[in-house]
Amino acid sequence: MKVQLQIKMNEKLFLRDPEQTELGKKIIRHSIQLISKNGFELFTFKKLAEDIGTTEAGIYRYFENKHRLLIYITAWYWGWLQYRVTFITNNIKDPSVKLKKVIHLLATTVVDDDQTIHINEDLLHQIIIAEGSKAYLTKHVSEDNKEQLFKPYKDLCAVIADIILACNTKYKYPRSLASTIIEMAHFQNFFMNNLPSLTDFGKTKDELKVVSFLEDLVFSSVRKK
Amino acid sequence: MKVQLQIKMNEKLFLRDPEQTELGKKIIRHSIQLISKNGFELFTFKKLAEDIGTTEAGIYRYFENKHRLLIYITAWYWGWLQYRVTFITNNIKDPSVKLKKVIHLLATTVVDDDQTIHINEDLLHQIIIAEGSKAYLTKHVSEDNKEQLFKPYKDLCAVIADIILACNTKYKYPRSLASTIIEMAHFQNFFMNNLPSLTDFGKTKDELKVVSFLEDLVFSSVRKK
DNA sequence: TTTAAATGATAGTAATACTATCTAATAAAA
DNA sequence: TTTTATTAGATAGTATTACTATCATTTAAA
Repeated sequence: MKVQLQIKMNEKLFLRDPEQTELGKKIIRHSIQLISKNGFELFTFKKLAEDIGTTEAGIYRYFENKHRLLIYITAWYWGWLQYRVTFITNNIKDPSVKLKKVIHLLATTVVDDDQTIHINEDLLHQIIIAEGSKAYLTKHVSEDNKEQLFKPYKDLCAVIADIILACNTKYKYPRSLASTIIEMAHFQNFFMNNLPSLTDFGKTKDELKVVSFLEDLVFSSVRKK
Repeated sequence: MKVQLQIKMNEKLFLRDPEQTELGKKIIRHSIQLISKNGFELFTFKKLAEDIGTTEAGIYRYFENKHRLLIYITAWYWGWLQYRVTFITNNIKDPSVKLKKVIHLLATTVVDDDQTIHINEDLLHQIIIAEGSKAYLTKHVSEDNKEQLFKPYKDLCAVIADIILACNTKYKYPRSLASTIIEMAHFQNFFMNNLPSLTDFGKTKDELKVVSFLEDLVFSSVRKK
């Protein structure tokens, strides 16, 4: 028996829920493929419609515009990651072991999750690395934020901040450190592969070195007496 | 007597050097104003031309497209910052004092520099915070990088990495820590002002708290025995 | 004073980012 | 089983964007 995982999404992210119909699921699946292939700038609803075999107007019934669709898939990713964090830290007592597992989860390649058939988490991970911050780096970030569009990201950040606090109740910047871990897990990966001289892992391109860097960074500050 | 500062730019960034003509300087000045006002997505050469009182075709004589223009102004910013880093750390012996000054410089509001009359560094700083990473978060980052378009960023990172190494020759991740400082100086500022729950400074919105966070983060790992 | 460089003015095109409308298919309700 | 609502397909159309091309005019250098 296979369990299907469904992530409850904020209804303001879409016009019609893509999880509820075949076309909706195709939109998500093909968006992920197209964005990871050509990048977000070259991605259009026209190309997506052609790729799926439907029409542009059909896509617009589900999403207001391509930026909302990007927010949707990033939000989905953060929601899924929070589920994975909860899962892999379950039954672990030691908060620093938890934190290590979280860093590893964030900074290494995602294994495709069989519980979500229409979403390729590995491609999605690549999208988050290269396009994720474009979801909030806009002039309308505050209005989007009021609509709770970034809640999954903020929730994940809060979960990680709690683990940090459990490691050291006196640590003063748990949230900022959490967002730093999340962002740097992705940026250092991007730099390593594309602008290697901004990192110390350009030669080997080994994800585990990003993990080591982050562990060193995080535990030096959290464990400092 | 006032000294004029000029930053030598990579010639591949433009079609015609904007520093050499009046129109060119207007393009830079008005781009900075328009991008900081409406954001990069809503910025077009048409609007820029109207703002300046010239034609769209006129802008295209200087820059291939708006993305190249963004790379140009970000590159200018990194070049200028490197000059400022060199300036403020001059004659200082203690590398950790140097590093503290660098963190402060990166994470606090820029004071407009009289030596560059046609560039408003404060607006430019705001642009770097919200749009800076879009310069390299593209599918053509590697080709752009081959043309050395990101050299000023990489040079600045190298300068900071050297200061870090001077603090502790055994520290293993000087470049990654340098790029983390640069990115987080900007991202934590953006989060503080727009997505405050991702930080610990949402209430006060005080830039100096970003400085404290970064100092704590950096010196815990660099000074660790 | 000739000549070259830079700018202005205008036109045009393909693609993007939508909106609107009408019809066909399909699935749930009566 | 027919009615009715929902979803999708097909087509058309518009304003804006992202350019390219051309030609005349102004400005500056030789």
